Amino acid sequence: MTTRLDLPDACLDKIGAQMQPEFFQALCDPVRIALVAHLAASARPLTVTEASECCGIHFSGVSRHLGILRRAGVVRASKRGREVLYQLEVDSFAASLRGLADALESCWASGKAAASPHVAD
Amino acid sequence: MTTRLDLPDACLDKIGAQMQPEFFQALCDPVRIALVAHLAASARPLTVTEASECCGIHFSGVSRHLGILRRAGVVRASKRGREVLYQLEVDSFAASLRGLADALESCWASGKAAASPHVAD
DNA sequence: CTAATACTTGCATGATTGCGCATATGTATT
DNA sequence: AATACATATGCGCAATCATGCAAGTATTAG
Repeated sequence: MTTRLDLPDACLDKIGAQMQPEFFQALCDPVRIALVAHLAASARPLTVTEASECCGIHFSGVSRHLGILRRAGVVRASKRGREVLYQLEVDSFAASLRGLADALESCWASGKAAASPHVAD
Repeated sequence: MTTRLDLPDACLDKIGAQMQPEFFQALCDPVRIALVAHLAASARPLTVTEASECCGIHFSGVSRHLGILRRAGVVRASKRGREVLYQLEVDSFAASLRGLADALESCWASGKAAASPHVAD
């Protein structure tokens, strides 16, 4: 913890590193949220076809959604024969969420401290 | 419609409670992410005009974005005269992020335990 | 009172996105 | 070899969204 004055720029960098638009954009669709929930609740990796059964849309769309989640680092894909197994990247996903929470609180705390070290007004 | 897998619904409920589409949809726009970052880095609540200066878009658009964030519970608005001060709901925001991380890991762990009583991770 | 400031919102438009279908690629089966 | 299966992707369409402008609301100043 730095006791000297922290400029907002440092906070912006810290938060910006945790708030990549690609990450949140991958989670802004209800179908993708449902997919993430199901992958998290599933004991085993799911194929595209299996994942499609719980979303109510065509499997081609599910394939796209899973691709978006994969490129965002939310899920991992592994081929098994002609199937593709998708599983949640739980560790990195949870770490990203907690890292953002930490960054937000850290910046918030430093901002408050800088605003009133010894209140003048 | 939603064919149920042999999974505990508790996990889906738990995750579903933490992954409200409204929450992530509020964060899927780069401008809103920048606003959140700026609000977090700011020591003080920001007016719409102040927030507009760091986003490169018209203040009417910023007003809309802040409204979306407010309705999603990410920021709080308070009137001061003819200005509206926006500040980040840091506590609930961070709690949501950590709550989701906990729910994901909890479901993941229970799924793993159900799948293989002899954990082989 | 009128005028100015700060913000919100209705509207039109351009851009993005999700969707299903058809097709392509790769794999397994016969 | 051919055929069936699982997934990915190009295409077109419809719906959603972000943006700027203009008009409206609310508060303050004169």
